[in-house]
Parts: sequence; C-alpha cells; structure tokens
Amino acid sequence: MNKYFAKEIEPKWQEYWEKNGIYKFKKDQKKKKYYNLVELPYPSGDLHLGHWFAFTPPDAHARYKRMSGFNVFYPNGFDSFGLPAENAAIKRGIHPKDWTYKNIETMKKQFETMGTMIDWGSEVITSDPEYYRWNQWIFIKMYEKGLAYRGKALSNWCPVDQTVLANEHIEQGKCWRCGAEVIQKEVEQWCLKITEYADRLIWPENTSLDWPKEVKEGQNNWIGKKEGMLIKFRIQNSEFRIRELEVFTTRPETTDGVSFLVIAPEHPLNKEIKEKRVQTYIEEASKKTEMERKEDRTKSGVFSGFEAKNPVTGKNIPIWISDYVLAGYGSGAIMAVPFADERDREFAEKFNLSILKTDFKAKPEGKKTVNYHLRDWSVSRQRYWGTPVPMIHCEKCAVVPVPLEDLPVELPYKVDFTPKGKPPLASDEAWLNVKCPKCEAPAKRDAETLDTFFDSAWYYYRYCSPNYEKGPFDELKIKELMPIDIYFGGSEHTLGHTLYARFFTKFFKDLGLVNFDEFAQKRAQHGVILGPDGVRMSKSRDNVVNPDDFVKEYGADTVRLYICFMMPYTATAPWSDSAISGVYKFLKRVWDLQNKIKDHKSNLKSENMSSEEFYQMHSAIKKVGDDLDTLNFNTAVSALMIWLNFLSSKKDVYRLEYETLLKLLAPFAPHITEEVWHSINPSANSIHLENFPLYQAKFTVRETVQIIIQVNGKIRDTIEIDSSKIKDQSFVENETKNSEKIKKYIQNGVKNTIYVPGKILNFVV
RNA sequence: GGGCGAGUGGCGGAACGGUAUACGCGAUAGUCUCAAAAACUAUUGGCUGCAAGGCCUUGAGAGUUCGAAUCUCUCCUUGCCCACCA
Repeated sequence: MNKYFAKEIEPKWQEYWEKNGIYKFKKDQKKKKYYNLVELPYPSGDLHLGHWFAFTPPDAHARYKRMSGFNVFYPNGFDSFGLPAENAAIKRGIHPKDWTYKNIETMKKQFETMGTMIDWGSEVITSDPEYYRWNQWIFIKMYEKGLAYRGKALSNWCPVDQTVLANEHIEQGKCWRCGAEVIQKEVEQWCLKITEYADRLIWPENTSLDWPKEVKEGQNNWIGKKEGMLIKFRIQNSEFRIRELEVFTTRPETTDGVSFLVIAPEHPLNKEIKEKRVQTYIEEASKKTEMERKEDRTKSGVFSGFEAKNPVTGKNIPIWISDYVLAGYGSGAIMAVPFADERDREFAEKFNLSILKTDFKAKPEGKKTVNYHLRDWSVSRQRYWGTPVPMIHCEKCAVVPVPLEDLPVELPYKVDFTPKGKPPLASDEAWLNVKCPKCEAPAKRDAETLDTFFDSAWYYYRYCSPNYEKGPFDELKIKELMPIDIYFGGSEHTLGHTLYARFFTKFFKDLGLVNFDEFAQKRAQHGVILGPDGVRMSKSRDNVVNPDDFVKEYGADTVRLYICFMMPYTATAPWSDSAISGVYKFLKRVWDLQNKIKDHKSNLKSENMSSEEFYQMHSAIKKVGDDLDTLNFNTAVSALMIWLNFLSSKKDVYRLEYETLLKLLAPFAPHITEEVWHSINPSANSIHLENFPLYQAKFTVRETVQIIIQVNGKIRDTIEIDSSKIKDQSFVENETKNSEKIKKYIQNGVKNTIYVPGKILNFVV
C-alpha cells in the first residue's frame, strides 16, 4: 500500500468524475428532486478562502443528500456584470469583457480543484447576451405593469463629472476621479416599485419556510410598515402655491403639543421661499454626504420665516427647515412634539423654541395611512458593464420600450468606458441613435445599465433551463425543479439580494409564470472567515489567506474537511491553520486503516461483530447523517474522528466497518474516499454513487446504561444497569441500595425521588 | 438610538433543562532513534488531599427548578446589520 499522497490522487479523480459525468443532473422520476444552491460568485479572478467556506460545506450537504436518494441539482454560475470589471479595466487598460471572461475561466479551473459535485452543465453567466436578454424582457414586463418607472432618487452627485457616484467612489466627501465635492441631488432614474409588494414581502408569523429568524425579522424591520395619520397644517401665507403642509405621524394624540413643524431641505415648499439664509442652508445640507450625516448628529436648521396653524389648538406655530427630517420618508415634513420626542426636544433646545405640553388626548382630523421604511429600488447605473436598459427615448412618444422581438439590446464592445460625465454608452453614437419603434422618428437608446442586483434576482430560475429561448425560463422545468430546497449564502444579502429575489418571484407569480410565492424553502447563512488578525480579509490590509497554499501542502480533502471542522458554519471567526495538521493526520489514519481490514475471504463476517462494534458504527452513522442534514458540519467531523479512534484502537477492522467509514466520509473528502474505495473494491463504481449507510435505532443504544445517582442534584455515584430495565424505577432504586456512597447521604430519609429513565436518579433529602 | 446574535480550558470549539469542557490543536512525560522529525502511549479546567475523595468552575448578580452553560430578570463586554424612519 502506498502512502497517502493527496496531490497524486486528487486530479486523477477529478478527471474521472468529469469524464464519467457522474455529477450530471438527469431527470429521474423515481427520485425526489433537491435543488441545492449557493449564491453565485462574482468572477474576481481568484477563488479565495471565502469561496471555499461558502461552497464546500454545502457541497458536503449536497453529496449527502444525493447518497440519501435525492436527485440533487447543484448548479453554479457567475454574477459577472458590475463595477470591479470596469475599474480594473480603467486601471489596467483591459476591456471589462475580456477581464471578466478570463477570470471566469481561471475560477472554473480553481473550482475543479475543490472537488465539488457542481454540475456546470447548467451554468449561467449573467453578462452573456442570452442571459441579460431576459433581464431586459423582465424589465419591459415590469414597465408594462407600471412597476418600472422614471422617478427621482436622492443620489451622490459629482457636479464636475455630472454623474452619479457609488458610495465606494467617494473619498472623504470628494469624487474619487476629479476630487470635486460630492453633493446629494435628486436625479431622475429608473426605479422599480418594490413598495407595491411591501405588504406581500412581510413575513407572516407562521410561515412554513425554514428561513433564519434573523432574516425574516431583519426584512420585516427593513420594510418597516407603520400605521399612522396624515394631518394637514394650514400655512399662514396666501402667496404660496402650496397652502398646506401635510405631516405623517404615528402619534396623532400628541397633536396638541406640536410646537413647530419641520420640513426636509428637499421639500417642495422650499422652492417658494426666496430668503437667502434659507437657500444657503439648503445648499449646505445638500453637500453633506451620507457619512457626514451619520457621524455628525448635531441638529442644524433654519427658520423658514413662516407659520402654520395647528388644527387642534388653533395656535400659529413656526415652520423650520432641517435635515434631520428625511425627504424620502412620510411626506418629508413632521410635526415636532418636543415634549414627547427626544429629537424634537434636542432641536427645540438648540434653537430656543418654546415647548408646548401635550396630554396625549388630542383627536385631530386626518387621513389614516400606512407608511413604509422600504423605498422603491433605483436600478439605473451610469456605467458600461451591465445590462443596457431596453428603452428608447423619443421626442414625440417619450419613453418607448424596445420591442420584445428586438431583444437583446446588446452591449457594444468598442466603447470608451472611462468616466466622461455621461454614461459611457451615450458616447457610442452608432449604438445610441435609433428609430423610434412607434413613430420611426429619430430617437435615442437609454444609455444607462441595470443594477447588478437585477441580474442576481432571478438567475436561479435560469439554471433550470439555461438555454431556453422562448422566455426567461421554461415553465415546465420550473415546475420540476423550483422552488430551491436550500439556499446557502451570506448574511450581507438579507436586505438586498434575497429580498429582491422574493420580489421577483412574486412578480413572476403575478405574470402567471410560476405558481408559488417564495423561491426558497430554506435559507442557510454562513459566517465569515476573518483574517488571522481577526479583521475582515482584504488586500489593503494584507491579511488575505490563500487556500491554494494549503491545498498544495495537504490536498483539497484536508482543506475541505478542515473548513467543515474548524468552526460552525454560521460562525464568524478568524482563520487559524494551527489545527489543520490534525485533520490531515485524521485522513492519513483513515488511509492507513486499510491495513487492518479483516480479509473478506475469511469467515469473520460482519454478523460476528460485537454489540459494542455495532453500537459504535450505528451511532456514527446516525450522528454524521443527522448533522449533515442540519448543517452541523463540525460535529459531524468530530463524530467521524470518534469512530476512527475506536476503530484504530482495535486489532482488526471489519470490512463493513471500513466501507461504512468511507461512505460517511465521502461527502467531506471525496477524493481520498474514492481512491481507497477503489483500492479495496477494484471493480466498483464511484463511491459517490453508493447509498449513504442507514442506521438501526436498536443499535444506537448500548446493552447497559450508566445511571447517574444524584443527591439534591449533586452527583454522588453512577451505576450500570441493563438497558432493558431503564423504565423500571423501583429496580433502579433498589440497585442504588448497594451503594455505600449513597447510603451515607440518604440515611436520614428521602423526601422525594426523581427519575429520568436511562439518565438520572435524584434523591431529595 | 433601533434590530439580531454571542460570552464555556492555554486556543478553535462540544453539550434534547439531566455526568460541563466531546472532537481537534497546543502542552507535559514516555516508547522508538546516535539524534531529530514522524508515529505511538499516557496525562492535561482550578483548588485541596499520600490516597479514596472533597470543594469550586460556563462574563457578573439575582430568580424559577429536585437539577441551569441552557429558561426568566438586571447589569457588563463584544460581533453583525440598520440608523435623525416622525
């Protein structure tokens, strides 16, 4: 027998699996489908430790499910549009497309070294025209339903470059490129009316779906449904076109304590106020970036010079302007009740405003209304590397969607995508100028691209029929494969991606394309492997751990197993390689255990195994299987170690024991188990086509059990009884009579006796 | 400020309200060796005792319970997400 040498066996089996297509998903009426999904990666060009952590435990789960008789669908793809490609291109002069597709090639090769059972036959690459064509199709459908509209959204705006900036492109309040001060500006852009689905996106108390509480509550809070009232305050100035201020409040009963009104700097009323100090304040407020607003919480504001009449008390109260009132929430105007609200009091104290009392009994007139924290989703990006918005702007007909049969609107390759103050696509005249589909007059294409969260909101539908040409997906395939049975991913997607995905699913249902309401039965969120210094890994910090180094040293199986073992899947903890050698040692010991197999030709058949041997084996099968089901990968591995410790303490190992061990280990360490499996079964098929061993409940209990004897809850002795007797309390009590230790404690009489069958006998004295 | 979570040996971490510290790392001693590495064996929460044993221990404090790391309350520390949401 050779020594365990991972480097030699791993590529061999990866090739074998590929050649024999053992991971190809095939329709199988006899088996239940199991859609196992991990969030598709961004093709950054390097498979890092985070990818290993995101993909290998789910791979073990998928392999277990497959061995347990499910027809497992485990596809993968690439979320390949987006800013990094464009930034890399600008920096290094490579075209975003070339950069992206080269990275995808590299990463797919790296994925192979991981030894996953991913079926790449259903791969989806979101920057392929065959994919984003359907992005455009969905966008147009949303437009037709009134869900996609031109709206105004507050954005970071560079006044020099004349462009919207992403948060990451603002450095200390200045534009990353030209250094100009970034301001907040309402910019017209494409928005999706996710708010129309707000109610349906709220998780009901008793959902049958298995999603973490953290996600359900997080999303519900984010949607932030609040019931309140809109109350009108008459402005004491007859020259304004706006005569009334409408405010939203959840506490109408405090209206008698309204001491002043506050409106947001962006409130339309401000356009009618010409005073210089007011305009100066508004300008200053617009310069504050998000970061500054977060950091500086001191109240600022300016008196508008006008008053409004409190509908309850009839008193005139001043109208102030302050950026602590948000334009986007409610009506962008509040009634300030400093007596009851801390922020209002802070403001009143800062500007010496009088504070009126409220007895919380006011009953103002007003419209009952519901407000949501959730905003509509702005999807326009003034960027090159994304899905072109499939719209045409015509002077006569305004906005006209591209006819569906003309899709996709392909992204032109030769475009100057360096920032120029207008969207890169706008500089490609040949692409930009088209005829209006309605009136045939000269018109222009929309030069913006879609947010990449649009791409990832529905990619898992496309996996089901990646080459389908009659629609975004084949409805029959969807019936077969959706919804997803388990969706693995990161917690950073709680308020973005997974919410959008739910929104899209509900939209598809409204279109009649699908007959379910939620896209994933179960959501499993992993933690994060931090750098060895306990901080998030990043190149700038120089704390990035490269998994390839460990793969080279120990092999992929060891790295997979270690990632499963080192911490719970949900945990966030620093990377440490201190224990990886222990996992490697474990695999070597499994390998070496071949030597101990009793010759299968001998008469020592598994029927001759002792009850302890049966107990150990069946307990391991149960524990490993259960843990793979419930995603407790670390304790599954420890159960394997415990059993191996038992097996290696014996003189010989039964073939049944050893083969069972290999099958339990196969989901974690697919290569070594395959190698050894073939070496002891030369004519066998792949171990990954074997069934996961079944345990028998009767073997998971020992013949005798230890009962703990307590006195007043303190352990004083243990006794061993036959497990058939565990239900017999008086028998157990009698047994303890022999114990000198116990006698000593209970000689003065027993007040009460508590017996937990098979566990504990507690005397209360 | 709001929401969700976490605090257990030297370290990563196990423990349906029922033997706390499984498993792994590290450490100590031993076997093997000229030596080292590797491998194997034993020990490894603290205090106390020659020993049998006893006492203490899951961030701090209270409570519920025959019994609490686990449930409840208060506080402390810490992580993540959101954040002037009226």
